[in-house]
Amino acid sequence: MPEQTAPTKERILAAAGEIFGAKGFKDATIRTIALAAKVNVAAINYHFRDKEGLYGAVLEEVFHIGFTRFPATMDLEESSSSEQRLRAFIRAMFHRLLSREGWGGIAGRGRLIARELLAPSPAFEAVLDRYIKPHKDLLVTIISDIMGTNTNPGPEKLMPCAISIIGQCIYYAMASPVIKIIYAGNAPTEENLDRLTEFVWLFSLGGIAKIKDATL
Amino acid sequence: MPEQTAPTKERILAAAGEIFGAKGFKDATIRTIALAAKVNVAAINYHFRDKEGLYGAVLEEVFHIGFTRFPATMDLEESSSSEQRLRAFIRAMFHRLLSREGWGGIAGRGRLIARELLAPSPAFEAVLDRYIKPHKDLLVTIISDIMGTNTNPGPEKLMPCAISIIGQCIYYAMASPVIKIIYAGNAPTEENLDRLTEFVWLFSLGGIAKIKDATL
DNA sequence: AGGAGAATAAAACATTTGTTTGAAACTGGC
DNA sequence: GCCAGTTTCAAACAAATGTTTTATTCTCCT
Repeated sequence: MPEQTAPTKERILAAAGEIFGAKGFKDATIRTIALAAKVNVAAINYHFRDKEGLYGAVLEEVFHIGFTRFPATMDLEESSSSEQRLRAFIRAMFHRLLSREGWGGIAGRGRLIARELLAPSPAFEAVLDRYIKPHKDLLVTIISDIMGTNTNPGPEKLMPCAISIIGQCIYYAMASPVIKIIYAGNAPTEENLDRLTEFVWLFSLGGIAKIKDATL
Repeated sequence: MPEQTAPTKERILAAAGEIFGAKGFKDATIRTIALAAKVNVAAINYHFRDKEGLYGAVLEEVFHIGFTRFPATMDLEESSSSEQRLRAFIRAMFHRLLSREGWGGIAGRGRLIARELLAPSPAFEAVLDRYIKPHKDLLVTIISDIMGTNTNPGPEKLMPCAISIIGQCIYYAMASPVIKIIYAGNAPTEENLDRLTEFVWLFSLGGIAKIKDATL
């Protein structure tokens, strides 16, 4: 099957990603997706069995593309410090969430992830094991390195730090409709990507330092 | 209308809050809500005009109860420091999001807020002006005080700090289904409320201090 | 060229779901 | 006790939507 005008299966996948991301699983109708993909409704069931099958395929594709195109070690030298590795981690996260080439920007596929966090679908479990858990382990390692190997902090410090860092990134992307209203000046968009990275990075470094010395 | 066995209008409101929170606007059906409230389906249209009207009423009630029962100055002395005011702010936020008496806990109404941030409904605008914007202004004031009046930081430092702090709280509540899986030890629940508060508070104090001295 | 299998299209089907209708039951005042 | 207004209920309606069916077209191999 040599692709010429973009094979229908991929057209469906692309349109579905956009529409599922924008409207959620239930609000997205297969007729809307079929229309956007310029495809007959029956083609969706033919290629993906049913609506859930299509959703699962979209989810897998979204994570695969996001994590392969923007790995957490993006643009990183071999000899980088742990602080720099944290910045790269955050930057990759924002790229996946906000850039057009990543998960398709706020209005696009990026919001699929936020929706899944809020109410995981059956298809999410596989994605969790394959992509999210290893990603989280990497972040924990970075934080541990920043705190210092001699400190040897336990998970009761590392995990909340990881959650706080990821939380900031996800929240920026997820709440962007509201942030745009409240703080028009610096909305979380592709253009402000580097500024957001820099801020969350510094804020998190400060947080990590404070937690390192705290007794909890 | 002296209430004896809880008037139907309130029964509907209570059931709707629970079900809208758990399943979202589209997934929640009038029939499910009517069943849970032990009410005829037509009663919903009679009392609230239509499904959207019911949703708007729920949203207004949720925010009203949350912000009146857990004000951001909860348990605060008159002479409290700005750091302590930040802790109270965060604690109130977690109470609203996680406690049973607040927005109804994770499984309950609390998730309505996360859903609204992700995809604001028409009814959200009123709530934004009435509750969220003033709340944000308060947080910005607190952060400004923490940085020090002589510093006199501009919104380009204050607003991102506010977003990062709120983001952590919202993310903990919103992503709790996934956090529970990844980090079973310390899931964001009502029992861990104080521990979460303490952590986010310290982390944020560290972040604010770092941002204060940064040039951006 | 021909035919088997894959892909696409149009229409119909079965459910679900928000809403309306018209009648019955209830409430408070005279 | 009766009546106007309010509230509740069962049933029906109309629109939307995921899926299936059946027929047609396309593709590639021999």
